[in-house]
Amino acid sequence: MITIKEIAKLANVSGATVSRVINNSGYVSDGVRQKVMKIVDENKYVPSEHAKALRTKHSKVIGVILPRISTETASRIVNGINEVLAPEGYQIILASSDLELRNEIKYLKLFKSRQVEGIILNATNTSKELMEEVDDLTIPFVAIGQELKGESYVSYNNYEVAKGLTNYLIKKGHKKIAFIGVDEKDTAVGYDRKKGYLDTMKDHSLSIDENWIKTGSFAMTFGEESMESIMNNSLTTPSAVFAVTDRLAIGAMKYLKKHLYKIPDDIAVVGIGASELAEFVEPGLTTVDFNNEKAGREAAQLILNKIQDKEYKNKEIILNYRLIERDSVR
Amino acid sequence: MITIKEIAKLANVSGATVSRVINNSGYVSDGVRQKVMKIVDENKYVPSEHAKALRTKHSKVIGVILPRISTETASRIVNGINEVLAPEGYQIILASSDLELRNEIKYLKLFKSRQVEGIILNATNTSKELMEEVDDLTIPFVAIGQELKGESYVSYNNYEVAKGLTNYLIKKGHKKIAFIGVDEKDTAVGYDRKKGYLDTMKDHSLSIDENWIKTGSFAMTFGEESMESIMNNSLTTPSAVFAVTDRLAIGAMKYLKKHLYKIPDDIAVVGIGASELAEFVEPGLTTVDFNNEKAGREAAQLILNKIQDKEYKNKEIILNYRLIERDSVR
DNA sequence: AGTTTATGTGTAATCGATTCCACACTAAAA
DNA sequence: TTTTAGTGTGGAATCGATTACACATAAACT
Repeated sequence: MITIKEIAKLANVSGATVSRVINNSGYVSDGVRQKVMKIVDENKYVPSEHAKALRTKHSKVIGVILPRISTETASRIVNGINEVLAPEGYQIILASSDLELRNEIKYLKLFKSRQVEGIILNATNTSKELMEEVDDLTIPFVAIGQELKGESYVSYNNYEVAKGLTNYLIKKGHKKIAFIGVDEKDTAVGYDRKKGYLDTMKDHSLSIDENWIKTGSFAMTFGEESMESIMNNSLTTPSAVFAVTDRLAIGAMKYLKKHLYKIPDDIAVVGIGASELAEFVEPGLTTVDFNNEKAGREAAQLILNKIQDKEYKNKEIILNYRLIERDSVR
Repeated sequence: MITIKEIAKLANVSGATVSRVINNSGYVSDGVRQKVMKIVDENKYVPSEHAKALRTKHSKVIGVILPRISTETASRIVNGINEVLAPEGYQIILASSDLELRNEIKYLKLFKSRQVEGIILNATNTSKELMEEVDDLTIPFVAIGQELKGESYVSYNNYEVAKGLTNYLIKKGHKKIAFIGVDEKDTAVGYDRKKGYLDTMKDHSLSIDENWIKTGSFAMTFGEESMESIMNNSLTTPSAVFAVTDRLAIGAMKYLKKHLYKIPDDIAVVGIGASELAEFVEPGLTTVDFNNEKAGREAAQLILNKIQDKEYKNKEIILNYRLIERDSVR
């Protein structure tokens, strides 16, 4: 790897001058500039980002922590982030927390040591440990997907969406609505969505069979198992199921179809997320679109603002949503 | 950001000693070790990776260049890469080439300047410009998805798969087989798969209507448009379509279903890639699984080998494939 | 006893850039 | 003619770690 010093020697100038040439800063005569450029090109010199970052504190890197790498939501978010960061010359360094709190914290620390200029966390919880770690971060930080009070975040109106979707089912004539959710430690997806469902049922004085409510993992198979359990163990079988994600909903549909229930006639299904699968599964799944790309873009923009303006105050962005009506509800 | 020097001062020792403590290297007495650790913890000191990398040349970062971030293939590959890299303490820095050669080259250079320890390129072509750039890279390099001769790569047996799939259709009684492909600059997906189809048709002395062959983009809409054009402009309508990716195949199915053709009775469809969509679309799409995760894992392992052993010779890995028979062919 | 050997710690050089400062020169303004 | 301002360049400090080397002390051998 050729260094600035060697380039300087080859061009018979000082390192300072070479630096001025490649950064287009300060005064450099045209002759010298040309000569240096030539040598830079000939030797395919590229300055060391580490040396640069050490000196300037600008690494042009943003750390992104995801719960899992290989999910539709994650890749949409990263895509959105990249869309605004790439044109600004920033790069993304990835980490996957595998849904473990201690990994979220571990990578927060690691990113700090890498001197990333900003951190975007696709959070899965709002635990105290996490908040503490985030609070004494001096690097610009933005969370996606959870409302981390006191920090900047981009999230969705999970409670309202759940209410809306439940209301939608009720308006369609359903009274017996089952629920497939996830662990409530995930405040946004687990707790808020469940509360939206519960509150709405209560608002309409609709009773809930205790076997109608399942909470577990994000796996499609969990949707399937839950549906099975609901159909087999409930005192009265529900006429609709509200699943907290599309995958869960599709898992439920899988079970229902296998056992020859007619969707939406025997039982209606709704999900959340507007995954591509939801569009192609049969019948098409009624769901709500959260626009994950936009969440990524907004988060990236927030980070950028914070980097450029150290005084930039925390901002909370709640993205709106869009109901996509298809054929899994009638 | 607290530095090693400040920790040293607080602990009344030299920076060298602090370094020894945090790296567990050299001799340090127990008392001093304890004292330093305490101060490190209290001040939440994390060493600067830039300073470290500048000195040691080890950044513990691998650069990954993808054609697009938000595709199922890409995220599976990244996932595979991460699976083997993360336990080794490596992180992934991402770049998206947006299918543009000049971006592939741009990021190759950028990664060089970032002193990443290795580069994995999910290539979209085998052009001379790219090869040249790759050839004079001194950093460990592995390509995924294209056979970059002279370099290490992990790829799929595209030609054989295309032959196999075409043969499969023929064996099922099809003689009139249309083809939806992509630009042949993409050697692996564009050229090789098309050649496999063409050669097999020839082997069986089956003639091809010139309107049966379409090549264009990877977009699902292109599959749809192609199918439309095939059905409307061919002299004799085909009884089967071989699409070079699942998305293209599903696009074709979309058109067919909209126009009430029966799949597989009126027309059979096959794709490649084993996307999740292919499983849930109706009828289920017959396709072949390339195991992208494994490709990612293998590539990461190759990079690791190259990093650990500078003499490690280039290796070419061709992953095998698995036919998944579903209901889009009878 | 004298001599190794193991243990413990500090000094200073180093990695490869950026940038402040000093200095030199030229040209225009006073 | 002297000032002043604008150009152009180099020297050297600096960023924050690691590590070779020197040196000191204590323990273990002859």
